[in-house]
Amino acid sequence: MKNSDPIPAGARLPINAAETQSGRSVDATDVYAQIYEAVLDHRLPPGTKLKEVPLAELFGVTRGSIRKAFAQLHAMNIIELRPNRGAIVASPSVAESRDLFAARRIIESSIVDVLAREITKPQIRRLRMMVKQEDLAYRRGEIRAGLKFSVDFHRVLASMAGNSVMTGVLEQLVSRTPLVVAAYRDPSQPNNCANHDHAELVEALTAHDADRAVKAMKCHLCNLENKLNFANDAPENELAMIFGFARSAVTPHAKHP
Amino acid sequence: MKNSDPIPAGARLPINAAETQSGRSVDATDVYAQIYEAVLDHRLPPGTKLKEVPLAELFGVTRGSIRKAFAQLHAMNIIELRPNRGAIVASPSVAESRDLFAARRIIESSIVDVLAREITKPQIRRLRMMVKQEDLAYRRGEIRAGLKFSVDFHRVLASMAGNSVMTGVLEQLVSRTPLVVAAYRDPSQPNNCANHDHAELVEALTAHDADRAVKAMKCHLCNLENKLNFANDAPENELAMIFGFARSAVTPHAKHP
DNA sequence: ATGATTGATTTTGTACACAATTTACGGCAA
DNA sequence: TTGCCGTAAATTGTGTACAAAATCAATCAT
Repeated sequence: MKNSDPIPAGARLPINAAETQSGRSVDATDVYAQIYEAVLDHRLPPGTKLKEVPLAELFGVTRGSIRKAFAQLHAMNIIELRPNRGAIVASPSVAESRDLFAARRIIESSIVDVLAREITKPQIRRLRMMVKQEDLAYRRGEIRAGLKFSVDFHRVLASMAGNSVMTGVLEQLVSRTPLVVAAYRDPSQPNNCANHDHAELVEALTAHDADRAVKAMKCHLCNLENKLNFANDAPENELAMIFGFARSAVTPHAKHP
Repeated sequence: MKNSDPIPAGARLPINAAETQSGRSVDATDVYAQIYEAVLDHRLPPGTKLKEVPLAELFGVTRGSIRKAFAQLHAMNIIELRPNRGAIVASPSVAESRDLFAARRIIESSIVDVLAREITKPQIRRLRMMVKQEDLAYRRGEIRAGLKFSVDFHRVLASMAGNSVMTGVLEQLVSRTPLVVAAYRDPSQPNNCANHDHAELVEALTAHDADRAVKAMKCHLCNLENKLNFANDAPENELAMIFGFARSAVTPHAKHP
């Protein structure tokens, strides 16, 4: 077979190997969560086409469940839904990516601002532990695990601030960040996620120094953004954008041998 | 029980009277938009049960399209999806409502903060016009139209700040606010939406006075929140909450001892 | 009269079939 | 080769039928 797909969903290991025959029943909610997680830790890079039938078979559910999950992922800006042409993992534009970081700076600054004033000792212990785990994962070379800890650190930070709506908002922004990183990663940069930034932030929080914490957060996010290469990456997305076809059907592979 | 049929969706005038026979073809995207708008301007109050078949007939589409719209509305926190029990318009808890206003204060403050510095004369003209339209609507007693202008004012403000991600985030928060207002409105208060606040805000923006604009926005949102009655409203929500059936979809409480 | 239980009805969940559209492939001509 | 159709395959969109679950109503027992 030619199987000319970007990431042949049936062959590789995109989602999870445990489903139909393992007995674990998987429902529509799980489908959403699994695809969500897969996008978050770079197992499904931007531009990947998500076909309904292969996914349905993979998860052992019907196409209807897949479509439901698609609708939700689309509402979260995780995937793009093109009429009659299927779903692909979203590839954020440069402008959108910069806006995303700017938004995170604003929101997460306010989060650590309030948190610095009311953080408790158990919370500090928890954050310390997370930083340690993250550091360990990166030292061991477990990029994917490190990335997950890194993301979770921001999530936990948000939930500690005690505003459920803000937590939800941040969840959305955080979930889109890995897409940006995947699309514009600079291969020359190391991919450890500036773990020291997290440590410094925890220090500031421990000292109940709101200004320092806010500054640390802003620096951290700027560091992340500056590590990216918005110029010559995003392979043919670039081309697509140049010619006005904002990120559409784009396969991450070269098309002709 | 009283919550059995709050607003029989087929009988009353919940959405729009023009569809099947009027020739206007309605597709799944429109369904989402129509329900969205209906919730926004209080035609569909919190707790309203949304049945698939009546809606499908009303819009002249299949149940599949309704379900797709439901999935998206759920992702936006507009409706609640209970397994095997259908969809209802979300009724935010008191805590969630307060969190919502707090989040809006943070986000909209930052929006007017940047906007005050870079707002252009055409933009100012547009805002002035919107305030005028809103005022006119309220003076004429067209509550629904006024409410729409009121909401649009905040949306336009966000879009003028030029950050697409931030605009999207605010859209979500703004769309949930009418739910809160509908659930906790104080009947003794007048329902004009403090239109003067908007005028004052535009003045501050015109003067490029960021601090004053931020203050105006915060005051405006506090005024809105203070007009609500979180004590004895939310009819049967009260009961549900008393007995521990918090009906909000997901609201991890953040009170850590 | 209150409360529980059973059965009928309504409503949602799921599977499947078919139509519409897009994409891929191969031949043909310039 | 390169470009352009025409046909075939694949993929998504949609409608329908049926199964599972919950709600409602009425009856019956206490």
